[in-house]
Amino acid sequence: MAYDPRPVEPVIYKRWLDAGVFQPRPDAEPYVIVIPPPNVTAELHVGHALNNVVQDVLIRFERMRGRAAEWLPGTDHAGIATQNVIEKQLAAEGNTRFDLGREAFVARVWEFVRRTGNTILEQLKTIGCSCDWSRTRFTLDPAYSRSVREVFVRLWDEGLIYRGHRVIHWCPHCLTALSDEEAEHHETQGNLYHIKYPLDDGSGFVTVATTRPETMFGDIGLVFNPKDKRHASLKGKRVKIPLSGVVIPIATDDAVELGFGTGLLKVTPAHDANDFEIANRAWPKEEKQLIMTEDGRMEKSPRVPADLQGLDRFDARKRIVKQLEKDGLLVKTEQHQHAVRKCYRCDTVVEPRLSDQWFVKMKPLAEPVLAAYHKGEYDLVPERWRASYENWMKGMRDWNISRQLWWGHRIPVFTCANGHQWADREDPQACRTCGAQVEQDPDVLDTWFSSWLWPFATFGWPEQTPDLQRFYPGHTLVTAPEILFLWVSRMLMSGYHFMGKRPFRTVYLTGTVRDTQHRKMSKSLGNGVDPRAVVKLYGADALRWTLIAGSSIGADVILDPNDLDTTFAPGRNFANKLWNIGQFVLGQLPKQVQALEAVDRRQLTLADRWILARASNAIAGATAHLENFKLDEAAKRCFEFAWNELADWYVEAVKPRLSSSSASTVHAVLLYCFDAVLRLLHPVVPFITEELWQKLPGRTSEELIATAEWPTVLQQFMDSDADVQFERVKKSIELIRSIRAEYRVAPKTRLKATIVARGGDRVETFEGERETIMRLAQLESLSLNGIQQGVGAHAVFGEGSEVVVALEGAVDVKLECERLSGELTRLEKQLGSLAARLTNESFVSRAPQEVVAKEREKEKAWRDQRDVLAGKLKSLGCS
RNA sequence: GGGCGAAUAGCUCAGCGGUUCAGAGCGCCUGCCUUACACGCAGGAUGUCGGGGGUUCGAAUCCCUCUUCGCCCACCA
Repeated sequence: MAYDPRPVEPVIYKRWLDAGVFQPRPDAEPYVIVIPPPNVTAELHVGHALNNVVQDVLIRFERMRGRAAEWLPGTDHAGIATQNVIEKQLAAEGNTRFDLGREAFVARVWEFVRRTGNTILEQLKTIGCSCDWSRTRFTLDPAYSRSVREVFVRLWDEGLIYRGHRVIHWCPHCLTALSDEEAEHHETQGNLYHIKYPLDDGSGFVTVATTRPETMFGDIGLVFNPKDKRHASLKGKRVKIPLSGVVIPIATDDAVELGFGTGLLKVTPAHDANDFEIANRAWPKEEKQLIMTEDGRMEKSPRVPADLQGLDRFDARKRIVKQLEKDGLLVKTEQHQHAVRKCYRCDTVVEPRLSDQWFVKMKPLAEPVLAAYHKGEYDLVPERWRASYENWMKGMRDWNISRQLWWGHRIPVFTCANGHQWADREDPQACRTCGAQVEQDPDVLDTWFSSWLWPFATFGWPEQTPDLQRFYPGHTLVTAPEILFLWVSRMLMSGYHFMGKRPFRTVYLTGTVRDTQHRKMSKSLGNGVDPRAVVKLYGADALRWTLIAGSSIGADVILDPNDLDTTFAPGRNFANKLWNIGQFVLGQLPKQVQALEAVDRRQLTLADRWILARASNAIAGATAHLENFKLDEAAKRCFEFAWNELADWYVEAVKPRLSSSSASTVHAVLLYCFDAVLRLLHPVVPFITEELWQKLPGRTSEELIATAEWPTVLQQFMDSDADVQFERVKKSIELIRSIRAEYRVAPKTRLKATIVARGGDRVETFEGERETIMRLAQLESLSLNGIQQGVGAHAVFGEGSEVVVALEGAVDVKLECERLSGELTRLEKQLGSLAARLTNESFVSRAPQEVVAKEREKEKAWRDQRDVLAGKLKSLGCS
């Protein structure tokens, strides 16, 4: 019977909810993760799935270790993104937000958010996320909004917020300013136009190179580098802007690169941040005129030729180039690769625009955070992000926090008719200085100005709530590297600045989910894997397995959207295997099974001791790997234990004993091992482990694996001797199977075999497992230490102990001779290279002694083996 | 322009100084319905560990370099 997760998973999730296991234990040391709040408009995609499953693995692990596990969920109001969604809706109805007006528009967004804002949180439940839903937060909650306002006022009072008049990134589609981080670079193939500007004295032309000819009407002058001899004579001269005829001066500035273009730079101070700086140096008094409207059209300005006014900037560019060409003012057009900044929300090419915005001074916030990093107060995992993180923290510029939107936290700056201005925690009725009428700033705050407070605003700050005291600072932050700068670094800044403490100990940066061509999964490419579809097809556990076991720490996850079956088969297969191990074990166990501790240790066979040792090894390994964030290795070690050790060997070895008088010992061992591996696997595949664990003998219905204790290593079962000995048994069985397959011995044919343990070692190993070997190697009889003859296979086990497996009957002597001599040749060759190494003076003298000694031992063992082989060939009468 | 990462079996990836380190899963080949599992069992095949140098007694593993992909950062218009 195959396991079907579909009817199981929702029932299990509900059981967890009903039992309240996702809420932190009352009296325990906390372990806190705050979710990176997804946008209220978001639908679960596979990137979310990866990110949140990682968090769930960590939180479930710590919960089982007895910590008060707090995984705080919530959503982000996502100013631009959400506003865009509603504006798109309005557009479909033939309206704009301006038709509705601010209040009605905001009401409409709220209505949308109330209706669908929890979609993604509900979807997280289907993949098993064990968030503390009782503490779900939203960045526009009243309490959260108070935190945001408090932070703004404090920064204002500290003088860290100021009004800046400068060129910022402007999105002509979203109609708002953006921060540096929100305007993303995209390499673009563009053109570099070489344009003639006529000298106004009629003495000729100068040539200027630009990628954006449409900005030339905003030119305030031309500059060249003072060291540039080519243009020395131009200083103080004036040129006419083509098409408009406006006369502008020529000056010098060090910022001009000597090697680029013609060495002459047109300066457009209102539409280029760099030019703004140059203009401030060269012509500080000159007016800096905007020549484009907010939505990216050519301004109705006397500087802009009438036929271009109102044209979109890119259409204007085309028209201008055509006209210049016609007028003979276009010298040439070069292909030019350069980076264009685009709005991170709508992909529109951003227009640099001179405007007044609110800024936060970043240096005083960043410096302590960087210093704390150097002191090791928090870590980035994987560590390779160090360089770019440090670099960014050092070079960060002031943060533009005002957005010309309606959806978000309104900026609490008030200005009165007499010009008094301040930031206020409450909405004032009148100016607090002069009593005049006041007006609030119309803009809202950058979304990240609220999410940067997430680790403490969610717990009630600035109120000193019990939650805040208990759950701050948190422990692990799991997120995608894309928002390291946008979000993580700022949380660190706010955490240190307002709380005086780091917000978390470890920043775990996951990889990116990509398709087989290594392209990021995205809606527009249509190459996404829909986690909801995966859950429906294979179950949440299979999805989780592939995401966790499928890639190592911080590495990208490659999924094939065109072959879900192959992509998720490993998880599905493994779940099924676990299920069937469960079917078997549960079918065997009686209602009462004695505890492992109660078993007389003298009753334990080699196989028992071996599997218990492997269990301890798996517990130790999985625990250490989880502690080191190596989730894949933890998962794989458990997989090995469950499948390759418990199911493949122990269960098989033990089957005959289940109907014997020693069955109760086997029951105890089986139960212990199965129970342990279910617990170890629970963080990764929570549903099936819960389902099976509930059915174990002795479980009451109130007990849940989700809050069960994490297994600990049983020191008394760390048994390396059992490991070595059982490995020999395994090896001998594998050898016999191998021979059987090679000689095509029919499965039903029972062979006789002989095992010779040489050097007097450990015959009892095989004696004790005689039944097992016979059964698993399908033998009719097995003799130990018999005379070595007939045909067969042999092998040498570590430490010089040797086993010869001789198979009698059903094996062709001629074939065996060929096989043996082939083996002998191979062995001689290996021996040759080993001997060469051992006679190499530099190896013997320079390599560590243990290594040399080990090689010597090996040589001895191989020699013996060779002799045995030779003897065997002889005794068989091979030529 | 600066920085980072990746390149290992047909595919997705582990391994990151010591020949049992050349591995796993999926796929492939050959047998098997062996008292849980064909989403399975048993047995196999497959790789000059991207190219080229170097360090070392010894390199997939360290250094340099090249090639190809990817990412991050960036005020040469």
